[in-house]
Amino acid sequence: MSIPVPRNGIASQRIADNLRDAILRGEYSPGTRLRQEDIAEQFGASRLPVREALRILEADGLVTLVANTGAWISRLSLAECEEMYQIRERIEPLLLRYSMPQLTEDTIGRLHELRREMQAATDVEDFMRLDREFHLLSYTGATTALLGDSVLRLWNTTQHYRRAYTRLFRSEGDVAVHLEHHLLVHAIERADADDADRVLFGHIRRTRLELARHPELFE
Amino acid sequence: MSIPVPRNGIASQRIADNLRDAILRGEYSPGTRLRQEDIAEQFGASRLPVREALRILEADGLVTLVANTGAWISRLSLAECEEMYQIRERIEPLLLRYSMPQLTEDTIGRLHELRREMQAATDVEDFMRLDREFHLLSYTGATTALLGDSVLRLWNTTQHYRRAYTRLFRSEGDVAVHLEHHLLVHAIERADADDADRVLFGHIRRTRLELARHPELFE
DNA sequence: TATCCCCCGATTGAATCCAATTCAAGCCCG
DNA sequence: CGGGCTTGAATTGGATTCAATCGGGGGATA
Repeated sequence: MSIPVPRNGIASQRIADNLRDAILRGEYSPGTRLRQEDIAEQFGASRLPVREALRILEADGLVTLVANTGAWISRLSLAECEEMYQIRERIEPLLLRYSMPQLTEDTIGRLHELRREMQAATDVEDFMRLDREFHLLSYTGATTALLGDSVLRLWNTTQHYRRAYTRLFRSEGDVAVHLEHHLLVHAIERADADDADRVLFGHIRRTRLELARHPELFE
Repeated sequence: MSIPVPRNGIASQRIADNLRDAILRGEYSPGTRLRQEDIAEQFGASRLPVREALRILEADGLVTLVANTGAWISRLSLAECEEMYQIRERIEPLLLRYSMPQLTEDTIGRLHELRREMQAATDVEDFMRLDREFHLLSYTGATTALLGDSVLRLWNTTQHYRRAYTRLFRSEGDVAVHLEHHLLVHAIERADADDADRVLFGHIRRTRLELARHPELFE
């Protein structure tokens, strides 16, 4: 708008961060076109930093750019989403192995708390936020920056479809999720890496298989 | 320079592609600073497309950008490189599983041929090129674009250290590589996915462990 | 003599202006 | 009346120019 937006920090980074949050909150759905000029006006900047911001988001896998044509919110096919989940199945247990030895009792207590809050959550957005915090918190012990980034990227690119899945299953009364979370925290508490690995793998795999049963989420 | 460079296609993409090739060929070593103006002059363009090219390469993990400061060729610590290899261990066998059923007899024949050429190769750069072609060819049956991109990215970011490793081991007469390649092609030939999975995992894992024995490659 | 601070040059970030490309609507022709 | 071509508006890509930021060197002081 024309309100003088505070110009703190690098404009391109600021625009990218704001757009990323908006996309993850679900304010844009996959396939939505992003026009440079609109975004520029929205943030009170020129199109130049917007172009860099779109590049940043493309790197995150959230936006798809086509030369001389434009930018769209990335859309996954069911097959692509299954790929993402299969990668998650294989590398998130690895990340958890790095993280587990460094987790404090406080953190594990917080995991239990998040788990309980999730069971009580009625709103889809609340559940999404708690679920994300739960899993990412379980990874905070790891100092493996690159692996952590890879996992975060996978979470972000599949966020929209996870939301659709959640909407579907919370209405059906999905209990498996909570049981798996419970088992996961217990395995972490016992410092049983092999069991945690197995539970987490199964947790992601089951979600993938459930998603595959609902191709209509991908049109 | 001032020679009229053919201006085909999008400049930023063209610059990114050329720079990527140069980095992968080893013409820049990790930690080298990249000044926007130098690159712009080199390609006969302004700094604007150069900045977009740097963003593209940052997304590839080949370049590291710091706001208001500059761009450098990405450098990995030993720990980070081990992370990359552990991710490779877990997802490349997955990609191979997708690929194997679609590989033709011709392709498998070419794999044998590459394997033999590698054994005969004396030059490090020749070996690098053949090794890359060998493994990437074994993945060409897969239609999983996202998984394929992830693997390619991992190959590219570790290329420099694989070169250093190769230089070291070819002088020591490394036979394990060739034996593993042989076993891998045979497993593919027999369409034995489990065995191929195991051999490929071991192949990458062994390389990781050898690399870890040479921290001096990372300064 | 060592240390801290300030200033200046070098380099990156952003804005404006202009060129190139794409997509689609409308026209012409068969 | 339908299909292909042309033209034009909308949008993106690139060049030039100006502003902001960072790091290093020199000088003054304790």
